[in-house]
Amino acid sequence: MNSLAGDKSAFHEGGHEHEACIEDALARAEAVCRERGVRLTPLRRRVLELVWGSHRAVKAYDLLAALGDAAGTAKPPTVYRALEFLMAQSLVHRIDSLNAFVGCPQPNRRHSAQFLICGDCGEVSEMNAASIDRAVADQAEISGFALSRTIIEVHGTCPRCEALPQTP
Amino acid sequence: MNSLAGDKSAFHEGGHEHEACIEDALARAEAVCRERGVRLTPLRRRVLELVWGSHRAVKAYDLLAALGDAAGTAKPPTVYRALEFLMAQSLVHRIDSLNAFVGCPQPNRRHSAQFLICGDCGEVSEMNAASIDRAVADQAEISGFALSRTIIEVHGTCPRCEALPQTP
DNA sequence: GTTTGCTATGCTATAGTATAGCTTTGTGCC
DNA sequence: GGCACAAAGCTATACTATAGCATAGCAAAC
Repeated sequence: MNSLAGDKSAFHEGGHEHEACIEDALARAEAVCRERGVRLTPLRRRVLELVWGSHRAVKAYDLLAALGDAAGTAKPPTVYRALEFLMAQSLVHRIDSLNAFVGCPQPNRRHSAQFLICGDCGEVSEMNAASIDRAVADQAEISGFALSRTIIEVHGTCPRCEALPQTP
Repeated sequence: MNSLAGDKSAFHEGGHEHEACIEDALARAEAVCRERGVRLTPLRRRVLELVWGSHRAVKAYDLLAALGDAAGTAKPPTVYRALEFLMAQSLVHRIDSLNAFVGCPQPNRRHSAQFLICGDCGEVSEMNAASIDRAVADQAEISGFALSRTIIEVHGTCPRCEALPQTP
């Protein structure tokens, strides 16, 4: 359904060099995998590359179709396993409210992040706001709740789309 | 898969009178629907009652099965439409990270909430922490992002389960 | 050099989640 | 009664995800 073609709208301005962006992401991935002694196999690398094809969240079955274009059609477990590996390495994040996946721009440290999701262009922007983490941690503590994983997904309109005249 | 039988663990202490809890929720629902001029039909009421069967998040297909027990087996659209209505009235919330639904304890005002989800007992507790809302709103504003809906789901262990010896 | 063990991938099948589109029923109003 | 609309039923199908088992490739142990 969703095309995997990159588009350059929103958050990332018109001048955004997306090819370089993908290459950077792949280079960072190679580096962290080498560092951690885990294998970024050709398949995993290819999936990561497809995820980074745009700054939007990508659906598993769209990845599957894109993989199929090249090799003989892949099956669901193939892409889910690759995604599982990439998530374990914090190279991609899952956006639960979209059932979709997005590349992580800073896989160096394992982190919990917050996502801004534009409903118009679909672009997803990752934040790492300590103030939000702190507010959540404080509230959890008040409730005596020991937190392990926090999901924060903010839907709305990105500045670029907001500035546009009207969805024409 | 999940049983819909109520259990009284965590967040709500042992003495929690769950029957009364359900009745209260239904009474509040009747009230807000009357107020808003929308119809809480028998089916919708029944689904809401089932959702309130426990303080855990309930899966759509478990609701479906539970409905089937009584009437001739219901079909998916039946329960999804009821849930859609109940969500529109803020009588239930969807927990995206679980693909499941939980009753809202205060449907009076339309609100964005935060959820504490215990991985041990499954109980879901709704918070309405202004401090978290504010932290998110501040960060969104910094990014120039116009927010419309914020999803906050915190996974961890509730105080009651945390106090237990060890999952035996 | 073969055996063993491990990791990754392939493959089939199936479970689980959700919606489209059309028909029928029910309710309130004229 | 007849109309208009909302709700529920029904069939089919789309979309998302995992279980379970088979195979391939590589590396260390023998």
